[in-house]
Amino acid sequence: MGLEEDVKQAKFTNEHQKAMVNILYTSSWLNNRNAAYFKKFNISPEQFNVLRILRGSHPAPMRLADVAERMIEKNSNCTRLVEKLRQKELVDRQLCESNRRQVDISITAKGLKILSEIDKDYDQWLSIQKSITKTEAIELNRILDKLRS
Amino acid sequence: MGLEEDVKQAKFTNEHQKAMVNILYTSSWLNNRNAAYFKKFNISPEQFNVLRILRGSHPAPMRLADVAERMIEKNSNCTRLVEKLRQKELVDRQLCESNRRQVDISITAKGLKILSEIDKDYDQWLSIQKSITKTEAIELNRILDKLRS
DNA sequence: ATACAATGTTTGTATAAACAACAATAGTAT
DNA sequence: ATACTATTGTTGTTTATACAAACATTGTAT
Repeated sequence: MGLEEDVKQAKFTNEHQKAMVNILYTSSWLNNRNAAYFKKFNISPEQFNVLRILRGSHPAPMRLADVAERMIEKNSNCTRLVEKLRQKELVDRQLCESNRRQVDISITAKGLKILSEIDKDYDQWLSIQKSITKTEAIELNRILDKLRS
Repeated sequence: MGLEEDVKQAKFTNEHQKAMVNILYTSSWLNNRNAAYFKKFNISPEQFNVLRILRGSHPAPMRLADVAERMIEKNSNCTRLVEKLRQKELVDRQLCESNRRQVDISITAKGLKILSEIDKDYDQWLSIQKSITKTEAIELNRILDKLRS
């Protein structure tokens, strides 16, 4: 009775329709929770995601286009998002000498520090950890991957 | 290998983390597809959702607050979204006589017509229908509901 | 009646997303 | 060299979202 209650709907016409609404609704729910959590660090969920992406490459910098490719929200504006992070001194922008079209982005020590602070309690905080089993997480990933294929 | 490819990431630290990113990513993917589909009708995905909500109540009108309660994006501004629909003459706004604080919203004939046009090929269009089985849809719904509980 | 709290909706403002057009550099073919 | 095309990022503009404050109306307690 979960989703029906959350969107106050008695019934869905079929399970596929319900699944679509369920994904969209759960995503919005998750995003709102994440936004509330990250607020004390003064970053947005996608900014957190970009910082993690850059940490994955650290100490090597990444091109802006490569960052964009790994983002969750493919249509969001990577230039401006990275600029926000730069203003907070969480990332560094460097014009590339060998190819002057490209801009190299890397995470700063300050950026790494924020991530490690978040790491400390983020996993525990994330309700998803407690609410579903590992087996269910695996099954969820399998179905979502299949859905998009 | 689905999500790892989509966000160009080699591995996730654990299945729960991956599941979270997977939900967010799949939702964004779905939303972009829906937005592209609804574009020819000049409405957004959440506007479509609100029209369906109002059709569910039709011919009885709904209070603005009741519409907001059923929306997927709980934080979005219902007043302004409904106003957009009113400008397109897809819904009707009526000040309630018995309780002059409240505004009654109902779907118009034009709104119903658009929905029926969408109905015609939306189900067929929705990739989710073809890509996962009914059993998988049911399992997906179960896990997502559990996740939020 | 009067004041106070609750309900239902709107509005202001700051921030972000969507989409397209633009600009600069690099690579390639003639 | 010149023109053409592809690559890589930026900027402008419109629209949507997030959050809080405001507003009008109704209900309730004294």
